[in-house]
Amino acid sequence: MERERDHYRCLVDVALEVIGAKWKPLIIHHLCRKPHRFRELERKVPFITRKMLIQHLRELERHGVVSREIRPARPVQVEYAITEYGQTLYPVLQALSDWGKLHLEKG
Amino acid sequence: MERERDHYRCLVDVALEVIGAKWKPLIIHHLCRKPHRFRELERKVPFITRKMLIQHLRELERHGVVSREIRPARPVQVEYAITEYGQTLYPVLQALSDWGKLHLEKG
DNA sequence: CCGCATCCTTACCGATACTG
DNA sequence: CAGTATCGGTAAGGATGCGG
Repeated sequence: MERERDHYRCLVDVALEVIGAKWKPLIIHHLCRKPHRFRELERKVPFITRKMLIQHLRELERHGVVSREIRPARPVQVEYAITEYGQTLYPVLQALSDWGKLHLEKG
Repeated sequence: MERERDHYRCLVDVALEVIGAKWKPLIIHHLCRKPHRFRELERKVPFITRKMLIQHLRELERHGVVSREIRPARPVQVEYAITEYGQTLYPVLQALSDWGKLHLEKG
């Protein structure tokens, strides 16, 4: 039980390493609703640069949260989707979102 | 309902602005257990610098999550405590911690 | 359509020294 | 004990241009 306590920071930080970047919550949110092609995502995440979108997608992929599928076509098509594992993040994002709302309403 | 969606990113980010700094989860965790004097906290958060501890405490105070009470004594004593409002953060941190654990165990 | 490479700015954080 | 002030490093993120 005290072991648990010692790791408290690590565990929260482990989660934040996965979702705690500027655009990751939004990306995950959209992918949770349905798979997206790159361009499609780019349009749904306003103001994100191409560089950051790619970078965040790569990291999410590396963490097992997002999958990337290349479809043979001309020009090339790439589809990103949330993985089954990635869906376990949804309640976490929901908790954060709910609290954010509470915080805003409180002023 | 679509309004809700539009604000999704903002709301998660609002929460992350409050807890998403290097040492804040640990600080909040300790304060949730009991009020601490400055020195006491400093000892319980290993490796944190005085500057960062103060800075984070000030921000948490500004967000209404932590209270600061100066007690007349020589030398001066200052006690930090979680506010009632701040306690609403606990489930959020718990969700993050749980997922962090899941993520580590998955490897 | 999808992605990589560079360069640059900025925010975050650490180190250190000093104060009532 | 509980701060403040300053300086500097590092890493995240943005701008822009090129390429398959």
